Amino acid sequence: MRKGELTHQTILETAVRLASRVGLQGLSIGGLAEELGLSKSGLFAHFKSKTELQVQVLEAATAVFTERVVRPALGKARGEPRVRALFDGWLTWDRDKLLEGGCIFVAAAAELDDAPGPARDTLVQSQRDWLDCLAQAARIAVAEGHFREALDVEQFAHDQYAVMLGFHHAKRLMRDPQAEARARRAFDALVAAAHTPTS
Amino acid sequence: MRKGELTHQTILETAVRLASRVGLQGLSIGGLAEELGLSKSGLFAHFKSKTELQVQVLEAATAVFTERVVRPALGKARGEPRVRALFDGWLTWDRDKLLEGGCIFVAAAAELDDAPGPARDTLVQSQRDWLDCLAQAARIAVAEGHFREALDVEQFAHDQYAVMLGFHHAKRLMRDPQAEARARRAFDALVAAAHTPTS
DNA sequence: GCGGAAAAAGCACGACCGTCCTATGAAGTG
DNA sequence: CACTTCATAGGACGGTCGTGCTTTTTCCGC
Repeated sequence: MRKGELTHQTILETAVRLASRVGLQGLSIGGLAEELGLSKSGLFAHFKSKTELQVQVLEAATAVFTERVVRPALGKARGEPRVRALFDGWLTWDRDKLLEGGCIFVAAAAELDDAPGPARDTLVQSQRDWLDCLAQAARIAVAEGHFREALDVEQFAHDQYAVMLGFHHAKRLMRDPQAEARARRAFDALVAAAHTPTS
Repeated sequence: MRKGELTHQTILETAVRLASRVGLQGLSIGGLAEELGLSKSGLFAHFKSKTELQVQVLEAATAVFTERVVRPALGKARGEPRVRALFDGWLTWDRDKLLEGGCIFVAAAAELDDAPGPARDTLVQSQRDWLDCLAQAARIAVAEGHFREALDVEQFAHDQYAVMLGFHHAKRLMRDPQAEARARRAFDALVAAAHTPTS
């Protein structure tokens, strides 16, 4: 029971990378098998269905995201530094070679937003956790006195997410070389507004 | 040459609606034909290829968007009222029955961001025009004295777009009932920041 | 090294895909 | 009304899709 789990892991790694390029729907069993040098049926045996593959791909991507973005930020000082670290980590994540096709969650969000099922449920849960994480970081920043008392931390998390979506759009679709600079400016404005009491 | 163009138009209408649900890739010739009660080959004859269909769907959607969002806003007073009208029209657009599957441009952006070709080119041009339209409205608001002199109008357009992307994400994927309220609050903050000189 | 278990391959299935070719029907023109 | 042009239907093609069988190969504990 060791060799199996190893290839299982390898499959998911490649699948995440491939899905970032072609999407969760576009990720085909046959194509994935060929990329790995496996037979279609041999690969299929690891997942009972394509839906299960999609779910596991999303879970694997979430795990990588947590490892690469969330965990490093938790090492930073509580409050605004950590909020900024989360944002910086996010920008880095989008630059990762693992995701040549752009953030897999953004792609999946567009594909699954009207497709009820286990894959959608998994994605929504993952996104909810991430938004909660962002809100919690902002909440701590309020407690530390970095952000104003009355700040709506859920709104802050929502706005922060919107900035990232704008960044992704500008960079990946529009190929705007200023995408990152624009995103940083937008985020700085958000943080500045969180400082001043009731702007 | 009359009957043909009529059905051509009918096909595109249905195609836009269908594509908003299943995406541009998911839009299949056979499925579209069945929805319309046409034969697959009869429908295919109107477009030389699937790519051409996708391009025309995007063009048709752009035309509708211009008609429903841009044109009404041009009837509003120059400056901030028009900027706000564009935003309001945008929110309304997303509520339109024509787009039960969510804004077709958002879906297409995720699908095409790594798929070079005529469809991508058409989408990028459409988005560029729209961003230019938003920036121009902001520029007028500066000229009218509503927004501060030094405002970076391209950044403003970019940020406005980001707010809409955040709205779409919150509403369609997360099913957040507060999505619209959040979007309005974010946009108001953007406008407020455009008022004050160098925040 | 052997034998049982796990992993991968081979193969076939029905369904749907985009595309093309050909025939038939209807629309428009003289 | 005849004739041409155009719009649609029918059918077939090579492919790929997800998914099940059965067989073969590989791994691992004794």
